[in-house]
Amino acid sequence: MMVSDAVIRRLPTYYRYLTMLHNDGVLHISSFDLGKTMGLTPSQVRQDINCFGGAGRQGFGYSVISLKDHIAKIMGIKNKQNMVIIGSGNIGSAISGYVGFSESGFNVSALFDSDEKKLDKTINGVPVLPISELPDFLMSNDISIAVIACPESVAQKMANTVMEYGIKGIWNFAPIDIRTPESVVCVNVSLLETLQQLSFRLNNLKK
Amino acid sequence: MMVSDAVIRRLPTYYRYLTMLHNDGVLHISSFDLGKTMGLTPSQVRQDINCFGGAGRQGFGYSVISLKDHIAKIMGIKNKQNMVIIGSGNIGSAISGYVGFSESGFNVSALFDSDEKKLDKTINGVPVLPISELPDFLMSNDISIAVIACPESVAQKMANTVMEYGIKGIWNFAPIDIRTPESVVCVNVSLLETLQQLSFRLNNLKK
DNA sequence: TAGATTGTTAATCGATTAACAATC
DNA sequence: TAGATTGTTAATCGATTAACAATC
Repeated sequence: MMVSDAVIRRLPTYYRYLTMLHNDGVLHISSFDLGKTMGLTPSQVRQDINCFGGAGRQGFGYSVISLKDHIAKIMGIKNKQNMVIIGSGNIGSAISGYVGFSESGFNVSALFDSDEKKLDKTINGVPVLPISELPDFLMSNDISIAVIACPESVAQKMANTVMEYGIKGIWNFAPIDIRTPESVVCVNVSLLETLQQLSFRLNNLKK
Repeated sequence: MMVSDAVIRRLPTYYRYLTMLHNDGVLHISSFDLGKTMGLTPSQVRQDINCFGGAGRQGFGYSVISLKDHIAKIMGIKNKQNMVIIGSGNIGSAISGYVGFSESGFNVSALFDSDEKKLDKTINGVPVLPISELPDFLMSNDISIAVIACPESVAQKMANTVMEYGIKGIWNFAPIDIRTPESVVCVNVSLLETLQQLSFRLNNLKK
């Protein structure tokens, strides 16, 4: 049961649509209808669901609630996950206040910054701590994810530090590809690159 | 010369690495070395470059500067592109201050908000205007991209408005899939979904 | 039972990799 | 010229789609 990258990318989208359906009071749905809503073929929906271990009932479809719960379980968003954010600039601040996270079980425990002017305050209710306290904080708190929102020049260094203290999940917003060993998961979110993709498509629309 | 989605996604990454190489004074590079740096096979590098119209020289490799310039040109990031941001909350504010954009030719002209308390000030030097002025602003300024950074509940409505006033590029940060006609390009950036992908990988690391 | 829809196998399609002739 | 490396065609691999038997 190997889940391919393509399916992992769709997994949160399934979860989002199933949550919507659940909130709308829909009890069960066929691969045909779910595919139509999400812009996928029924075949792909069934292949995806089977591959990540979901199950339906012939002649009936999929139970919205149990499929949703199954996805939540395999994504590990039932149990609360604590994060730290390295860098309290624009991006770090924005993420600390992103409302959607808490609903999905994510919690921001602290922001860290090397700029003394930014310390001793809170941003969106999250304390801003000096970077020197990061190791101690990681050792004495149950943190599973580190968000890299610091300048590019120190991003890999910061990633190395958090990995040294046992962090296995890195969510990187700095515009470089953070290098991690196999045993650490890193998702690079390159905002500029998505904008440049948009720009390319826009530029090649007419042709 | 149809550029596939897979290639479009890699295009900004090529640009980023070529810029780095250029800054490091590298004049030319082989598909072998470029692939090694970026984690791609030499074959893929050559296929990609050929497909978007780049060219090298047998026995020699690719000129870093001309490949970089070619990509900049097809991505349309030589000419300045003006953006407006709908929503001056956490995400909208962060984007208005993202340093990397201006270097790539992007410029934020204004933020728009429906909350009167947020008006009549600037965020990162960008004026915050009432949403009622959006149509006039779009008509009297040369804006090519709208950033949707408002609550989910009004995101599609805001997208419809900007499309009505001629915007062809939408960069969406609201956690819904914005629907656009073929003639409008939309890139949905789902922050929560990338975090959930990370969470899935983290949760399935040991198994 | 009959109808609907899954689970799964087979076919197709597209993207990546390999191979090699062309040529700088 | 000889060596290196592209451009491009062919082979492989993986993901998507189609088909259909299983079964609720």
